[in-house]
Amino acid sequence: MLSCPGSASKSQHQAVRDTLDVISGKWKLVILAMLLDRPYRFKELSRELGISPRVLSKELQEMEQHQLVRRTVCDTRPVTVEYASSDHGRSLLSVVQAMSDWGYLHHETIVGKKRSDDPAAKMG
Amino acid sequence: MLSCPGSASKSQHQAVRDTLDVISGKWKLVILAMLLDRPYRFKELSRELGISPRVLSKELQEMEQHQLVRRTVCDTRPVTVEYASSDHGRSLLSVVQAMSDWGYLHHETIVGKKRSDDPAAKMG
DNA sequence: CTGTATCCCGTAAGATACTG
DNA sequence: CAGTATCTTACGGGATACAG
Repeated sequence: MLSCPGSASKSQHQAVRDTLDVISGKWKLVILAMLLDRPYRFKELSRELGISPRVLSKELQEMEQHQLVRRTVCDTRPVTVEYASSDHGRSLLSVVQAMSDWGYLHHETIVGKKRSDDPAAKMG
Repeated sequence: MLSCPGSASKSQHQAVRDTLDVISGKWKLVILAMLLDRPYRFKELSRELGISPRVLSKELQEMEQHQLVRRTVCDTRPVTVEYASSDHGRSLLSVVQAMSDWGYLHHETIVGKKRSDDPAAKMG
């Protein structure tokens, strides 16, 4: 899986593309990040993320197709539906984790750079 | 950074969103995956990925803005330009790696599932 | 070769209203 | 509450021709 410089890249960037196809869009990974924490109901996700029902529905359906989430109808009144991460969805944890970590790092890096670059940071 | 269930999620999904903003689109991560292997010239990337100059240019500019790549004009004739990953870009390695790994896994999982589902897989 | 300018299209995604 | 229908807009992204 390694060593030979340049040879792994071909299939590697293909694998990256495959993954990107599955988690495309602004929302899927964010939704998954939440479901990795605990199950959520439709409305909960909608409110928590500020995402319209139409879009949320579509995202969840695509994620179901790709077997990232499981949809469970609860026999309550009125009926509620619970979405939870599947095992396959959990296998994306490393990706979510990496992206979440990097999100923080990026923030730090950019803010840090700005501070030491910005003359105004010298106060005054 | 952990333990308390449900409390980390709020900022975590925000971090994921931040990252998604930076690496949005079909191409940035794929380009970066290549540059993590070695530097490439504009045309090389264009050909290797089958991406039109207009789009490639835009992607690279955005990546420069976010300090993921460095652009170097080579004093050749005719002039060539080399794109390389920056340190900050390299900090995305874990993300690229995770996504590349998952790309393979997803393939296996889907194909595997299909096999054990498929009655024909019982073969004779 | 490295880009930019133009043109064009599909779709991602938001707002809102409505149904079961 | 869960989700769909409809409408609308913005933008991603492809093709091509052209410029430096």
